[in-house]
Amino acid sequence: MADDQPLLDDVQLGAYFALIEVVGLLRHAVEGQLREAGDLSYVQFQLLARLGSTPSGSLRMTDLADGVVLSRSGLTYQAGLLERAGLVDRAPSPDDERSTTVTITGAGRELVGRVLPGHAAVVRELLFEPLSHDDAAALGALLTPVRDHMRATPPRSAAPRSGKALVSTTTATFGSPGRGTGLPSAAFAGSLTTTARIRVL
Amino acid sequence: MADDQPLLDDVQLGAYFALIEVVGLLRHAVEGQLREAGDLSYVQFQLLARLGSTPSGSLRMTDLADGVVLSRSGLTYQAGLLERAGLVDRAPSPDDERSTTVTITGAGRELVGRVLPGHAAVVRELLFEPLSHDDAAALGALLTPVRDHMRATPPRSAAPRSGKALVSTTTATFGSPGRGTGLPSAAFAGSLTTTARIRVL
DNA sequence: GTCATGTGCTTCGAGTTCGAAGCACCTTGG
DNA sequence: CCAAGGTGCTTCGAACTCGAAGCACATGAC
Repeated sequence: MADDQPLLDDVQLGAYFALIEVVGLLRHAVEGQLREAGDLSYVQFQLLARLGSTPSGSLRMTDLADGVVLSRSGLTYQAGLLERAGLVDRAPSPDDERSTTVTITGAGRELVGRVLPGHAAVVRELLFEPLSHDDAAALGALLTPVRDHMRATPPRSAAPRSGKALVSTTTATFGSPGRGTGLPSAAFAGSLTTTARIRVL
Repeated sequence: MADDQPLLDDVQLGAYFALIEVVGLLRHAVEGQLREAGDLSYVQFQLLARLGSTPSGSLRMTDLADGVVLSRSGLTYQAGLLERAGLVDRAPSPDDERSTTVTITGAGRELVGRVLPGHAAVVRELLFEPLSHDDAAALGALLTPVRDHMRATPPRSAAPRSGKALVSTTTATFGSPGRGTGLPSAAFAGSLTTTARIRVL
């Protein structure tokens, strides 16, 4: 398998870097807003939002952890904080005694509702300001299959502790031009090309 | 102010969530690979890659920190580790005595080169598997302006040295018993939504 | 010049994350 | 039934992050 062919070309590299960078900046900004508005960390907000968006308002610890991409122990820690703050309840699952079910409380819902507008405002200002509505749709259409692919393939690190596949539907695929243009990602690749290192790509 | 039509519609919300989720999963997966291939954390890899992609192979501490979206103190810590590992050098800047210039070493470049193929492979498998080449181009075209917009708006360290600005409105965080997550109370979601936020940004 | 203020980095303490190890509970096979 | 292994969660120690405070140099007004 002599695949000397670049594993990632310039276009892909540019998209990848932009992706990481955008989320880093966005997350940082949002974090500040959440802290200000409700004294919540980003993870905590994610947890509450995720719980609030389920019909029952509750999830198993493991599913919640996987949902927000957080380690089990990390979730144990955060769930403890949220519980102490009265934003969630924890109770053993009825059908499986070793399982814990986390449920968002009224106070939790209220807090999310109070914080959400500001949160949305920041996201809109930073993420969607430069994007048309069609662009936003295109972005979602591109990333949704990616997410499903990631969720389906490797269950979060091939840990000895098994894994389960989770396939959420939503196959909205399609490649949208959104906003044509030749794409400036060459800029990344260009600068990355400095030394002889590019060859490995 | 009662205004508020939804600040984010379903399409935007979906794109936003997918974005966050994809990066979370991707980052987690990549982290495992980097650790295994070169005993590097994701941040460390980012730092080395960024240094390696500049013509001189060096950057000021602050610029490097901003580049990878990391706090100054966080960079100080990481730079210390990388220096001890012989992957970068630190030296006072010639023109500004209080500034420190970080430079990637030969060993650093070598390590990046050794780790990069595997890194690229993971990214390709997880991120680009479900995307056509045109999709990748479209993704980059969508996100690049967003990144530029984010970089242009708040220069990351917008926090005034002597805590001012920001909405004066209390910020009192209300007694947080325990610590963080204390009884939230934020009462300004509304005001933050509109005018106040401008200050923050 | 020199004082006030701004900027670049580091130190410090507190909070958060992870993975490994451990405990408790289910599930099978016999 | 019972033993062996799988699964769900928590505890533990180590590593990493952040913001505030502090030090050193730089810059501008007077």
